[in-house]
Amino acid sequence: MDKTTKAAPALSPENTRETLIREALRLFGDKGFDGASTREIADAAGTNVASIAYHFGGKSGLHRACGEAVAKMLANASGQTAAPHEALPISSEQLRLRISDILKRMAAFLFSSPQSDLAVPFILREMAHPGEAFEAIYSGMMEPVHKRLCVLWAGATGGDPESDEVKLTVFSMIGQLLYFRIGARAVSRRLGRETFSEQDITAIRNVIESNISARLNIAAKGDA
Amino acid sequence: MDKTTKAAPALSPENTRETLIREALRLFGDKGFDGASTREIADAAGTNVASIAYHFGGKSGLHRACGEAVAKMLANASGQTAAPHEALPISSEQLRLRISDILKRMAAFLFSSPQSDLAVPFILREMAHPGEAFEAIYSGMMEPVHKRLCVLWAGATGGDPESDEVKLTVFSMIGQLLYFRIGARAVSRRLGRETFSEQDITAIRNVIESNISARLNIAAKGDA
DNA sequence: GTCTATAAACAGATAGAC
DNA sequence: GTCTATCTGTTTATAGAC
Repeated sequence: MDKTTKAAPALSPENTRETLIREALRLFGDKGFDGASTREIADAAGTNVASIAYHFGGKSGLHRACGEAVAKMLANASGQTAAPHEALPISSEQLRLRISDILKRMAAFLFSSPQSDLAVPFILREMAHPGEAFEAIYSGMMEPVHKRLCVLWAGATGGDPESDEVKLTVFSMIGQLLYFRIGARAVSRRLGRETFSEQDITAIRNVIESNISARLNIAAKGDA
Repeated sequence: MDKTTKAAPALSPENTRETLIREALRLFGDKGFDGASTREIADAAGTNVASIAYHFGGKSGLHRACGEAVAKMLANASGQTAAPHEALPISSEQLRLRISDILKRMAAFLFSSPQSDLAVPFILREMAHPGEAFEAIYSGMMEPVHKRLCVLWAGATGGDPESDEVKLTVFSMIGQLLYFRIGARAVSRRLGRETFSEQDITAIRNVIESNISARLNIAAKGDA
């Protein structure tokens, strides 16, 4: 029973760098930038404090590297949702399928991806206290995905893709999904569980699916 | 130009306690528990570090006191929404009005209450890293309000108030509201503004209102 | 009750052996 | 590249004057 858990010793020489990033992502996400000490991170990575300065120039350099790693993870996840040269589907029904498909993939990343367990807490802290990492995440990932959803949503409902109403409506759909991740402790507790089961995640997806579908029906009637 | 801004000097002797709590709430919310130093808090409150130990026994005692203060704020805000001996409205229309009324009050607290500027960031940090403060906030405020909304929702749609489906649907409605607060930086930036205007807040409320109404229509048709 | 001064532990950064 | 040892500043907590 050590007081510091050496979770993942860096076996290969060149892997020290990525092991440090992985453990830093975990500890920054868990305790925040100020809460996680460099000694703690180094111990968890199975190396020493000096290696942080050597590889990243210091603690803030390590944090920067974590931001870049997260941005890369997100780029991969969103790259699957946004084919570069895709043609916009024409029919309203196709647009609706496309929208719920994107949100399904987001849900899969948020709840079922092993990477997200590292990335999500880190991102959430960045959102609460935006720094340069937030910049990279926002403009690299959040805005492109949101913009794309706005185009699809406006196509399905007949509104203006860049209107505040469409932007906010799309945010409300993304928001309810993210909340289940952010407020997971409160939600799972209210359900009487310690953590989400696979069934819970399916139920969450169904609820969001219903919400989107309900809202699209109204919007299609109300607009244009 | 001091490096530490003495925001609120404690003039009255007994007010030192509450001034410390107020400034600690602000700094804990802004920088987190580890990020905010006791010297910084004491300076902001116009007093000295030793007074924190004297009044609260130490830094963690001050944090505990902040949690209690937030729970009290929330109890006041939710006390307005939940009259103790209220009779349940009978008609489905009345139930729906009651639901959107509660969410409107939550929105008012989240976006327009001067107290919420202190309380919300603190709560969000607690949600990300639940401790004993989260316990007080959850069982004192979150669960009662959620439970009450579930009863209203189930009444309006004909479902079981304690079913997972109703619980999750209600969370999705609360979640989209909270997200506009949590992700405010991302949202306002996407709207092209530095911060939310009064019009933005009205627009957000309208979007959520539409979502709730759309979902209630579907649920009423689909269930029972 | 409020303050100054200080103690003891801790942080991040760095020098230098290997 | 990796490590130990150490430097310098800051942290919380506390002792004691007033």
